[in-house]
Amino acid sequence: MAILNKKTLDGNVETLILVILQEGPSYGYEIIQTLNDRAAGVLRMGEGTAYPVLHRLEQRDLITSQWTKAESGRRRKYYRLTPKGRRAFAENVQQWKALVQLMQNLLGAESVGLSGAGE
Amino acid sequence: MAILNKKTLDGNVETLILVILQEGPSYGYEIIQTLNDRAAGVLRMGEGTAYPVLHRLEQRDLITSQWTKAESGRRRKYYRLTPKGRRAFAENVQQWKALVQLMQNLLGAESVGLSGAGE
DNA sequence: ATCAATACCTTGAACTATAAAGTATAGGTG
DNA sequence: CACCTATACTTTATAGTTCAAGGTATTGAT
Repeated sequence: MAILNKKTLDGNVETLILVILQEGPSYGYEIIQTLNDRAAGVLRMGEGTAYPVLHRLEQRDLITSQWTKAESGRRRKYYRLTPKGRRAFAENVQQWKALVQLMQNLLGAESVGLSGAGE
Repeated sequence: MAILNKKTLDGNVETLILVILQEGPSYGYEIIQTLNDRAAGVLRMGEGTAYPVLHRLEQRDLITSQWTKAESGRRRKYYRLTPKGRRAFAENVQQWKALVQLMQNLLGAESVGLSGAGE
């Protein structure tokens, strides 16, 4: 299975992160682990990608942060969705669904071989 | 229905254009019309978006161009897929499918309301 | 003559992803 | 102790994208 390249992912990292936070508070390192874990090979998001997005989201008041100290002794910056963030997430999902519909319309029209693998 | 914003579209314009060309040769202006037409409101691609993409695709040898003169008298630059372009298109579709799968895994896990409309 | 539609092109601004490198701590191993 | 790995956060620099805006030129209708 192909690994998602930058261009394919472009514009979706924010939504990906919001998905995780929508399930409950978490911190950067864990978010990355969770995403890469659930993506099962198709995604390998680095820290240089995730952290700037988190900072952007906080600046736009979609999430808030709070430093905590774990039992392990390490400091973690926990993020959680704001109501505004929840609305933004819902809108992102709407956008995503519209895109899927559009692509389905375009790709489905032709026998593009949606069943068989290419490569 | 929401109109696709820049961020959502990011990285998919190339695939969109390849879809049209994969169905047969066409020229810039027509490609734009066709896409906006088939998108039925969710997409309004401008010329400033499409033409640079076409030039990029040609530089990468995914498409070739040929000036023609239409019966209307107007000059048109017809583009057609190269074998390399056909492979790239197939790969783009693979990437797209992987992304859809990933998003489905992440979004489907929670009751995000994938059936009901939000807005 | 004027205007809309066709048909192409380019520039500049704004935003994105990502590799790379840097800081700091915890917990192990030799 | 010295060393390494994993955890955890940050920033910078680079390359790539979309897209509004403006520009050129032709056809055909009003």
